[in-house]
Amino acid sequence: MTDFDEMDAFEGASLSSRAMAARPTPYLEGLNPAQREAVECLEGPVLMLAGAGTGKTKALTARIVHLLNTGSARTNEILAVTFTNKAAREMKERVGGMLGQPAEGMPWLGTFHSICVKLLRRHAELAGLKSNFTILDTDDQIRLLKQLIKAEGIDDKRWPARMLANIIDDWKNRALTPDRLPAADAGAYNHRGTALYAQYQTRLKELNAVDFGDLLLHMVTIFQEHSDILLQYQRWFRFIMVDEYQDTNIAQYLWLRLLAGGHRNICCVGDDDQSIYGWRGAEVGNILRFEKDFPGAKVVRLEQNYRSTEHILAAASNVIRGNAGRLGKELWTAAKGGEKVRLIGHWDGEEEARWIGEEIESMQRGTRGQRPVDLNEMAILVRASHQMRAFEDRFLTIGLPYRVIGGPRFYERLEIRDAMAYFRLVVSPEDDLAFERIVNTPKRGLGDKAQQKIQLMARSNGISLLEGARLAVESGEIKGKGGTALRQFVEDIARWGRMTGDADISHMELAEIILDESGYTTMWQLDKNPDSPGRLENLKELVKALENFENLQGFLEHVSLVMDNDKQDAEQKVSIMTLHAAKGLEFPAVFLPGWEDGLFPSQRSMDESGLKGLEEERRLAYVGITRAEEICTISFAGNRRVFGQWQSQLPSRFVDELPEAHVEVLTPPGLYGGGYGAAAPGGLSASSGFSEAPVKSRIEERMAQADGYNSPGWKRMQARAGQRGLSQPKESKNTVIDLTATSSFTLGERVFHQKFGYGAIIGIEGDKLEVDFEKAGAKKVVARFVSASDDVPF
DNA sequence: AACCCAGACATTTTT
DNA sequence: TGTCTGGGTT
Repeated sequence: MTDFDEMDAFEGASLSSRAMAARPTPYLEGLNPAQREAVECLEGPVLMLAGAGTGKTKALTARIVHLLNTGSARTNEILAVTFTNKAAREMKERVGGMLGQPAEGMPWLGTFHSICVKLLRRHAELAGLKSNFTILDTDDQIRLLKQLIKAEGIDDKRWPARMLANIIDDWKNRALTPDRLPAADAGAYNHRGTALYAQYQTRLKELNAVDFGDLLLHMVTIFQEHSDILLQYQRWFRFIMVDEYQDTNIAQYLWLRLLAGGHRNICCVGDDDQSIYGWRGAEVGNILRFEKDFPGAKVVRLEQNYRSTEHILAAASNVIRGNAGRLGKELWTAAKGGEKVRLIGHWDGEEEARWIGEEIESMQRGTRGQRPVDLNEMAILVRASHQMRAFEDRFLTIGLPYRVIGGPRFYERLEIRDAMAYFRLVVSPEDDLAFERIVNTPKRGLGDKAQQKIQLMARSNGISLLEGARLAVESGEIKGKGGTALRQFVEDIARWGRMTGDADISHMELAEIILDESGYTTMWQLDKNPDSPGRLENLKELVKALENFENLQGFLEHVSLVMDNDKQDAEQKVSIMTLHAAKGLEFPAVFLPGWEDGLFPSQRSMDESGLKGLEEERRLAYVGITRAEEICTISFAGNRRVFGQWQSQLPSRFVDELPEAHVEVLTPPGLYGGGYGAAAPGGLSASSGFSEAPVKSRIEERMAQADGYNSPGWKRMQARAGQRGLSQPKESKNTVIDLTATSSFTLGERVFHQKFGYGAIIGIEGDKLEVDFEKAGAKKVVARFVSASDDVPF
């Protein structure tokens, strides 16, 4: 078949193309027809719609190799953009592997940001910068904005710097320079946003610095204003490839469109159903609009999934179906069978954590009759990081090894940023932000007063803060203890600066000297906080990371963009992470806890972005489910402590969107006084449910519709699970529920709730009651979680 | 300059 | 309920 296709292609082809096509193409073997189509279509715009687990990276890398192999492009003529360093690294490795060559031959394969840094250093002067500009991170950005806000006399209590930073980021994501802001944005930040943005940009130029957003924005501006330069790159980058296109923001989109403007050889890969970064400026619209932006584009859908069971795919598909305006894809798998998606409701968040812990242990042992699953093969994916705590607490007490993925990045840690500020100041003495950060760290007895003197000295003489400090000491402006320390500091910086040119001292040695002699290491050694040893460890790691660079300068240029800390440890551990962090990963067994309305979908998301927000949450659900290969377990709790207050929770609307035929409802162990293995054979099915109250059912259905629920089936099934539990001896102490009372509650009746205590019923809506609790006030609760007050189970 | 306490607050975070 | 921040105190 393959041979025939190739022979066929030879007919009428030129000699040269025949000769090229005759080169071996092993990378095409093992591609399915859709993948192959996307790989072989080299010219013109291509949109590769790659669903979860459909071999996207494989196709993408094969396409690069194919470009090279057919002689269509040389390695340095291909622009391949990703969002993360990890993705870039992976792709480099795979391309290198396929070519059987070192991967370094792809100089323009990298993240949007790292590629833009490279370009911007070449053309820095066009943005009013020097080519050795520094890249500020969020922390620097905020500190800078705070200064500006203070200078404007704005109350940063009411108008926090953080807020302004977000507004400016948003503008930059939309490729808006201060002079191009639309009138509609004039009211931002109490009508001062526009002016402050302009000031901020001016200040950045003075500091010879850019923030993350500037990297893209400056390049877009340069391309727009200098057609000669744009043309040069349009010719140079003969083929463009983009990963995760659904996550591009407007600036990135414009950047790509400008670069692809000539030849239109652009291949964008993405999945509109996995767009989960809208809140960060990503525009799903970019991918939805692709065919309009690039008329005649070839659209290839990768829909064959190699990751998950049919049940898992069916569940994911059914959930995502609730979103409007999709490009449309349906995942399928050739593999049949497997376990259904498992659904379970719990009394509260702690029980949920307890159950998942036990479940993990029994899966690990293979007690459930399936193959034993390694801890490394299991993950818990939560909506918000605060949900992790319950699991960490639980796993610590039962001694279950876990790792938390995500969290603060290595280079965002205080001690790393301090150390880097020292390096920065040594390498570039005019780096005022670095100076401010460390001039009194460790404590040198320089308070606000002294620092203001330095500022004044620097400003009035038009010199850097470091020079200003020198002057302030020499002129006797700053005296005493602080003065002596400051003199030492200024001299040290200069001395270390000279050492950068010393061939006898490696940059790693120099780094150690700086950290030791400045007293920075000592500061942490003397600190008796329990986390100080860890910080010292991190500093050691930082010095070790210098190995990979030629000098301090080279390190600093890249560190803010490429330092990630996924230090892979060999131990077997369960992974805990957010759904966002899980994108792109896969695990044989996945737990998705906390599927409760308000938590997931997040209330805030819905409040702030309405239907758009809800749809993004739904995509998040889709991402979560499709991470699972074999076993996917979704759970929710009826009660949860939120900010220290007990709250009664309703199952997520996404639970109702799961397809019944592909889901098995488990029963909480507490309700049976044993493991879920005691559940009735065949489980509990919706069709068998709720025979006792048809009238109530109809009411419930109406209520549900008014609430925007598609089908109340799942909640009924849950209710039944509780009901069955009741028929068992009341031996479990915290999950005794008087469900028989559900339909018999009356207005005004006194009831008891495990977490809220006593209260009177002030409203009844189907299985939901509104109760005015004596202690906790008025709450809506599910009827099965309260009992008549004279029936308190203690 | 270091410490302490009250009050605000509390998603997701590729670079 | 815990964490962080900023203002006030020593």
